[in-house]
Amino acid sequence: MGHSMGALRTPREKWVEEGLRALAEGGVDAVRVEALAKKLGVTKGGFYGYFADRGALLDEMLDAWERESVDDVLARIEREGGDALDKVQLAGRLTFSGDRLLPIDLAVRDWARRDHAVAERLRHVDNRRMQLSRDAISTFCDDPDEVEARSLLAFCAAIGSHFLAADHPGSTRAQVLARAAGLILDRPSDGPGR
Amino acid sequence: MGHSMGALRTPREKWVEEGLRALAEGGVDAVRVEALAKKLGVTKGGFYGYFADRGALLDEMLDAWERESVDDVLARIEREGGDALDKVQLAGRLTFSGDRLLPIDLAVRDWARRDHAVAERLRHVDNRRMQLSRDAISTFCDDPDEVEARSLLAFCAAIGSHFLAADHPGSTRAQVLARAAGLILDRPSDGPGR
DNA sequence: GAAGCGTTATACGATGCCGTATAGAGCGAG
DNA sequence: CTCGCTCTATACGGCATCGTATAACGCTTC
Repeated sequence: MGHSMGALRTPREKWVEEGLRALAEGGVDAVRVEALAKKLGVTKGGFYGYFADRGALLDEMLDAWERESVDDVLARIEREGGDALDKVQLAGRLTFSGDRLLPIDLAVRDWARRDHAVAERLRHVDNRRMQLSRDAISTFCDDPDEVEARSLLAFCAAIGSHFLAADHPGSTRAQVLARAAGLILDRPSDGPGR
Repeated sequence: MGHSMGALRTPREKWVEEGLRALAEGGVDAVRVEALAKKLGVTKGGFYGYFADRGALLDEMLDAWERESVDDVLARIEREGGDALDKVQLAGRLTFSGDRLLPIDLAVRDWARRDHAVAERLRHVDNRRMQLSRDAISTFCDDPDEVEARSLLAFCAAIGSHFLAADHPGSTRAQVLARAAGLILDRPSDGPGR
């Protein structure tokens, strides 16, 4: 009956985890089997027992990324509750703060520009996230086109600010972003009357 | 007296140009000396007559990129004249439309996340561009903090939209962006009082 | 047409990486 | 203790790339 219980010294997850670290630091091209092995303190010997080839690792890395940065985040948001605005703010904090998920996300975005399959996965992920933004902004804005525009702006600010290098004389990036968030989330002058 | 007039069959600029093409298509890691030579229809023989090593080519590629995407653009804007809003719009069109400069720009941004020297150059470039945005928005907005916030939003939208994969049911990305531009550039309800 | 110069092709050693093969070491099960 | 499974180290052939060396080739000049 008991058919398992191997040693599992460097399990599958370790390779995926180290792969994601390499992806975050140096992009897809930095995900090299032998380099990961060296970081893990082993040789690549066992790698090909888990994965058919490097491509299989990349696939699993994307699986793990999607699970962790969308499924897990959405599940937690559902658990915590709150209104739509609380939810999107928590999602943003969980996804785009912290040193783990953000660099992976940015690396995946660059990766997606050159790999169609990755682009499709990113599209799926971004669509799910974008819906949170729409839900939140819909709570105070009735025009669907304006909801879409503000959602896009919010998303572009969240992502784009990490690709921008400009300085802000007299203030920090965080301060400017906070002010920008105010502009996007402020009640627009629409609706009947007013 | 004439000391020059060599054959110049594959001049320096060709290498830089092909390097930028490779950068745009595949990122820095795709800029390989032998691959460029193959694309140029020669072998790498002559490359090391122009450049000390691959790093020297990368430096010159950045020089060419900055010259073409900032110096040239700003010079042309000065020539064409117009008010601040015309200028920033023209700059945006010249830099972020067309198939040449945009992919290079995006690739440089990803490159900058991993190379400090590149990040410094990008910072310089973005600061110069950002000033155009500030000038334009200052024409209708008095609060300096709000000017900064709107400028950042505009810039984030211009860059970030190319890193986003989300769909917009019922409209195109261009339509949503146009609406977003309207929000950013619309006269804000500021000024004394209120 | 011969010389000179820049460009080119070819070959080389070194390195890094892929994927495979094979044998050894460690740990649980019996 | 021995067996068996899993992970491990090592070695291999192959490929791509780097940077170097060297000789041939073509234009330009004289």
